[in-house]
Amino acid sequence: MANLDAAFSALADPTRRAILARLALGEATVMELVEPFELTQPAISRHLKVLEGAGLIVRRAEGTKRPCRLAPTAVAEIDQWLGMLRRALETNYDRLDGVLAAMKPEK
Amino acid sequence: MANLDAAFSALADPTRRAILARLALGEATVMELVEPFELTQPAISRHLKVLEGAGLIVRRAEGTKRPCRLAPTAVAEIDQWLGMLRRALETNYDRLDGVLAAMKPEK
DNA sequence: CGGTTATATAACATATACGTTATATAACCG
DNA sequence: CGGTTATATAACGTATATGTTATATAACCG
Repeated sequence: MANLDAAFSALADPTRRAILARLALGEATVMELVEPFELTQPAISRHLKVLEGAGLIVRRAEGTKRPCRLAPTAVAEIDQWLGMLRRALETNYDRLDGVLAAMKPEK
Repeated sequence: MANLDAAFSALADPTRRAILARLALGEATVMELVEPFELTQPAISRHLKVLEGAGLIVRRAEGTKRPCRLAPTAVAEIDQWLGMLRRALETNYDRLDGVLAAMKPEK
């Protein structure tokens, strides 16, 4: 799962998560994404490249503009991997419940 | 959500994801976690420190040993944040469906 | 107590990440 | 065509991550 590296790594940066949150509201161009941040345009462009590389966003060409929007695949992959942890946590929790239930009568 | 930085950052490393996958099977000591990897014990100890700092694992003391197990909180936080993306993707997908549905009759 | 085992920390090298400014590319518009 | 706008890339500095080896701490065991 080499792609999980890129996806989680992309999500580790707060600016990139903010960009994704903005894109959750709908498509946006690079300059529209630059505006709310106190960062330069090249910085945002590189963040977008990282997000695109991680499969978290897709882009199209529209004249000079390159609008970005959310891509579904990476989120699905992440969910799938986290599912493993979720299931394990549920299992362990059940086990703990079992232990507690077994202890109760003795007290 | 400063903690998401740490959580996603921790998950970005394949060794740490492998450690979590191992812990999904149940508690393990540091040396038990060192064994399957081609890494030194200090390297694993530091990965564990990162995972603990991110709230992904918890540890107890048992004599000389310090067994690790999965912690639930960080996964829940991650799920919550990803939920925002999931909902947005569903919404955008619906919107696309709507567009396609509106186009079909015209063809 | 003294040696062994389990784990953590320090010190260090190297690679990667993230920001900046300067510049390139490429479409648009008068 | 020439200027403006939108975006990408290059070059660079600095911080952080990841690994290593060497060493510290601390519990256990004979």
